[in-house]
Amino acid sequence: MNKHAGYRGLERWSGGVIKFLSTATNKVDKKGRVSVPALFRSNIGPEGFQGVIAYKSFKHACIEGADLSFMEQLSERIHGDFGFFSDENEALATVLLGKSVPLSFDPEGRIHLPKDFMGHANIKESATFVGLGNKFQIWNPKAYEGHYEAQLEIAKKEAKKLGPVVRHLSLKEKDRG
Amino acid sequence: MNKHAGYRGLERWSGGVIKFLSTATNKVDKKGRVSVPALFRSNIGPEGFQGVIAYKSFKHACIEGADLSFMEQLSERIHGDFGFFSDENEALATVLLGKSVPLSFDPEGRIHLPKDFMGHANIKESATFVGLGNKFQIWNPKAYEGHYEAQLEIAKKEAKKLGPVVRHLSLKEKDRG
DNA sequence: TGAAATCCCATGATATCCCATATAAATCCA
DNA sequence: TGGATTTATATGGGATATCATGGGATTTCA
Repeated sequence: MNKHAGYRGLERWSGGVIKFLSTATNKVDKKGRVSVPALFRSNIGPEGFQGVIAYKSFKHACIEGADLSFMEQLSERIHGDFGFFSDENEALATVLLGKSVPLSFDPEGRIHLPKDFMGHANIKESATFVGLGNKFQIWNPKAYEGHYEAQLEIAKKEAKKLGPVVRHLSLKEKDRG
Repeated sequence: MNKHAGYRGLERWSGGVIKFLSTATNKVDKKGRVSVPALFRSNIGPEGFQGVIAYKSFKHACIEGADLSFMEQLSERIHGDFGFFSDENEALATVLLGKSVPLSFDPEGRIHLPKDFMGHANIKESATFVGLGNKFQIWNPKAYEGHYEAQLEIAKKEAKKLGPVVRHLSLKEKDRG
């Protein structure tokens, strides 16, 4: 791909909060490198950090990622809501910032996954990227299948509680793509 | 590493509030030297003091460190026209400024830990660096494990008070370590 | 002048760069 | 319109650079 990984070729298609959309599975090579889908890279502008901030999900066996601005928002929020030296401030920073790692793009748009991250998500030779709007997840492809099914069941139940607009999305029917 | 320790090789990846991110454990040699993670050094620019400002934590058995701008910020808040700080914070900041020590990088990007600092943090043959945004901590690796668990419990409680941005990180529940 | 701090060089592991290529997608153009 | 050409993406691998580390030599300074 282009030298300026992350902002050439594909246009930035969203200026808003939705930066990461769609699902894609890419190979992880022997060196631990994996291409970040071009669609994801396209919404990380040329200004600022060329890469993503990642951390091990607190809830699932997957890696989560976001762009730097997301983490900056988070950081400002933490520092703003609590005192400079408060216990709460420190605890949140320890858990959220201490466990996050910046992963920069190589010239081809790949990132290098730390070994412990791969272990946490049980990622071996390939990885599934799932866009969730302002963040995304990286899964073992097989594990993601099961996760998706579970999420779908939850979504179906929730959809019933909501109005016709959401029901119209036909979550009850097969909607796999 | 390069002669200009702290600003070559790695790009400065954040111009914002997040200077210190992620966790890393490095060895402390017989001379009391330890490498500051390259990631931390990368956000301490080539201008100004090439090193970190450190002090013994008042709360924990660890060393805390930051860059010069952080200490300047503290100083401004104490002596500036604006009453940013509470009385408690002002007292704390004043003491910190008095007790702080500049630790400069050697050509390889290491700092030399003063003996009393190592004693305070019970650091022997290795040290864990934890990035907290605008400052970082240096721990005995084993002691840090326990500390982290305690911080996680606090963070879970506090995350509820914050907005969706933080809640989205799903700190409240977890079905995995 | 001796202990401690710093410089300087060496090294292995690893991360990153740089180039090559297969495939798919988009574009051109006769 | 349909085949040829270009463009972009994802991928692989050799070459290179960086990082963390160790230790001898030199400097600092109390």
